[in-house]
Amino acid sequence: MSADSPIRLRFAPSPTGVLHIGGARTALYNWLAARRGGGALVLRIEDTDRERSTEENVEQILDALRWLELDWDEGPISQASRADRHEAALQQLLDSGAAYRDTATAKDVEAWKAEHGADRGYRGEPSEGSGAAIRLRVPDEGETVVEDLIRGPVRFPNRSYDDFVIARGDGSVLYNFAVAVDDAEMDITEVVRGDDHLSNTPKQLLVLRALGHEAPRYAHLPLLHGPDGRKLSKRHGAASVQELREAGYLPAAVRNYLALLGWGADDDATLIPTEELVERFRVEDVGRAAAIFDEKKLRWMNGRYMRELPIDDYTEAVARHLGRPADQRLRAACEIVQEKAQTLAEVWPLIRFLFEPPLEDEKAWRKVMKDGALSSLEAARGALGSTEGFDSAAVEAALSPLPERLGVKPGKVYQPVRVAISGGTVSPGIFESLAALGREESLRRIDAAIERLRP
RNA sequence: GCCGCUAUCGUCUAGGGGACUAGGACGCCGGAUUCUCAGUCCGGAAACCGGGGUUCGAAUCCCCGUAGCGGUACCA
Repeated sequence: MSADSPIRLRFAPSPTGVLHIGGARTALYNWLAARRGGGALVLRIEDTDRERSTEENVEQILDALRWLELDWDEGPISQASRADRHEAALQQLLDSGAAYRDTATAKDVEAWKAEHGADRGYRGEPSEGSGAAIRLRVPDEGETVVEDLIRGPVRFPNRSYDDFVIARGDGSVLYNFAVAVDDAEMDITEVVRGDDHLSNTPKQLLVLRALGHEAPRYAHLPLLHGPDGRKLSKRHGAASVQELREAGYLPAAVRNYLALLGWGADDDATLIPTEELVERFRVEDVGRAAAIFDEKKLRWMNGRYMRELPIDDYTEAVARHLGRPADQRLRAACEIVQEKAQTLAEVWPLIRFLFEPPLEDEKAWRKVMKDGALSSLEAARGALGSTEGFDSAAVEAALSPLPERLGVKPGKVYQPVRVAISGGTVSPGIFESLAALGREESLRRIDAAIERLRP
């Protein structure tokens, strides 16, 4: 492939589970590299493990990618559907003597190593028999060098690798073989994937060499870990894309955050919109050390993205997350809450009082409804009953003189009103909240509170 | 065990021999704003894994150690 050919990348998840944030980052990096280079992104489903691969997982993965707004140019292509191509390649290797049938079991291999030393890879002899697997011949001498875009050359001594199995006894092929064949035949020029594949790459290189194929360029990304420094799993909270979505994060914020996990802009920029990411991201600049997924920073970043959203988009996002219509009422609620929420999930608790009766929060009531609460509420009631209009400015004009008139701190007036209309001690700004609730309902709730407070 | 990768504030990172009194961001602490909670603004604490080299000079290069991680499957 000549130097100026367009690059071709692939994202190749295995549908043995849902898409984790590590996989999402790999997908993002591939996507960014493809978009930046004007190349193509192929989506390939690595489903050669028929036991663990499920159609449901495939759907989940596609769904997650769509939610992240990462599109692809070709595929999804099922690796299993290419079985005939794999078989042809297998036959080629068998014919050339680069691979051989071997009936040795895992125990046999173990025994062989016990005899030849732990630092030596298994070397077998052709043997026919039912259930014979197919192994690739690995040279005893020399080394296989992975020219990694991120790490530079990484050398692996050939003798430490087994003659590894490339096809099972039943003829089905194994991952390291299928990947090599597919990457080559799909003309993939750059393989960007997780670090866990670095040690597998020599095997793929060996397959490629035996087949007479040119190797793609490789970039192995450092892995993502959980807050405890260990491999990411369910224990670590929002570990899957699905969970991120349910937790109320915006796709754009997730892309921004994920991009910064292992890669940094040279000017230390933190908030980088996707379009800019496409311009600035380079696989070669990705760091080498594993990164820990820190949801706190994602939350902060998500808040920034949420606050910058135009109100209609904001309302739309909130509506989707809540499963409610994006109507005028919701929009009004969104207007008064936009500056406060960091995630979509935080929105509802702050605005629910506009859609439902006040919360029954005894603790809040006891804390606030004492001392001069009754007289504050009566004064507020009076002031709010006769305003000209009921927008937040009118409400503010009516309420703001009260503290001084009653000779109390502002909180002594506003908190009782807040508890009266929302039930709790936390809400959006009190003037905006009253305006959004409307005069009629506001007065009704304040009256109810006064009623309850009267001896 | 063997093969390999990695190592800067709690976290993400900048830095690639002198520009380092090691910078930024999140988080944390303090202050300001304020009707609550947030938000916003200002300030602060906080790191070069250890030991040897190389060099006039090392966070930066080399070696060893340690730790973490990955691979070592007829998983991907």
